[in-house]
Amino acid sequence: MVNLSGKVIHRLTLYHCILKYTLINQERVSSFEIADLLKLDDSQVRKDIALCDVLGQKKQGYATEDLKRAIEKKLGFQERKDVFIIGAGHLGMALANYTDFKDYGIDILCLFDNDPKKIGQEINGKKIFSLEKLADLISRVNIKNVILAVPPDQAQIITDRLVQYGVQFIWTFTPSVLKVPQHVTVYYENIISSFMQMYRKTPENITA
Amino acid sequence: MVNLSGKVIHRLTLYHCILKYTLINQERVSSFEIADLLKLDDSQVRKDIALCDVLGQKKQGYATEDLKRAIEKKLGFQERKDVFIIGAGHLGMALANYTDFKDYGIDILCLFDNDPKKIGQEINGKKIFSLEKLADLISRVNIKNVILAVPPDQAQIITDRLVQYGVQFIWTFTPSVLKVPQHVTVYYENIISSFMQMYRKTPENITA
DNA sequence: GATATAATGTGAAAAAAATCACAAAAGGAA
DNA sequence: TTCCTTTTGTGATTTTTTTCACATTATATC
Repeated sequence: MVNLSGKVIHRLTLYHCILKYTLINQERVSSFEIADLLKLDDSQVRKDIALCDVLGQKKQGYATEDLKRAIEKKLGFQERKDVFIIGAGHLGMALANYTDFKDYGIDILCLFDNDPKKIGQEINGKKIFSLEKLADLISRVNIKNVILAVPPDQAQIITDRLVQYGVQFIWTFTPSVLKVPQHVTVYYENIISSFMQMYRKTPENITA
Repeated sequence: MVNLSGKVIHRLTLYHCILKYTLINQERVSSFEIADLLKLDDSQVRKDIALCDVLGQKKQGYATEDLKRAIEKKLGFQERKDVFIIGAGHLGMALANYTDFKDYGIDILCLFDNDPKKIGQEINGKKIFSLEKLADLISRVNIKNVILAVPPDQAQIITDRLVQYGVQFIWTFTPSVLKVPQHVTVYYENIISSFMQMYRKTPENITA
């Protein structure tokens, strides 16, 4: 299996969204149709689709159901992916409440926080545990991926513990940059960076 | 001013986070130090920094304060950016509560929702208005950028209205793909895509 | 003062991503 | 049947991004 770049994964996910939400009940779809919706080059759409080992038909495009399933297979939506959320603040809560995760095989097992008022509560059927329980639960469930949604001043301390407990992938929504050993990977979901990528494209900012 | 690619914006934002949270009270910083924290190539860090018109000193690196300010200037953190949030569900609320936005010049003015229970409430000092008020407020405040955080089945209908009222940039957290005319740009903040970009890099998925 | 070292800044090269261009096939129309 | 149109699949080309390599310089050490 060839590794897909982040950009390809992003585009394939959007193609899947088109098939799931926009073109429901449509039998076939052409690369031009998808390219048009996403303002992409049509040959790029075809090359991305080719990576999923789907063949289209000349003059007919692709069968939507086949294409949808092929993307799901390629991106691994059926495989079950267990994740913990560290931090039950606004963002941790919003993520725990995101019901679509299950459609993609993502299973948020529980949350962790050190606020006594929150510990013991349930969000969308997911229990909030004390951070004390972290070591035990990570090793028992053999968790490798966590979502980090804690304030920046706590992020490094918690990260050090996560690394110690064997976590290998940290998807962080916290703005601070984390020091981790070589074998651990951090993905920065930086909301400011995303905003700026959008904002800097507005006309008044394209002063060439 | 040369246009920055999304990747450069993302890296510069992370450099800024390092200066803001990790290396506070440190006078100087080298490209190696930043590269090490983010697992990047050091020459890439220097090239990114060069885009901000900052000069370092041989054997001394860059002055942290100067570099921080230069990134802020390049990315436009001081400029005021007014934004509306459409949808006051979990995610819209989490975004409205994100206090750091103001450090980057991002001003969430208010939220919109059609749930009567929510209308009139305040989140973090921002009022929730009825969607009825959308047309009026967009034109009065001359809003060009909105954050869309509504359920997928409402996204297109609301988008059509936004386009009609003159919005040009839509940053959507909704998974559905939006049909918009050529002059309107949609940025897809797709949480599943981000998750998959992380997850597909885990060892068991790099079966080459 | 000479030498070693740790940095920058940047051309050149390599790698990756996007776009172009077009042959080939399939279906519809004349 | 023949011709026209639509659409795929993919090599070739171009553009963008990343990495490499190294001359240069400031500081510290001997």
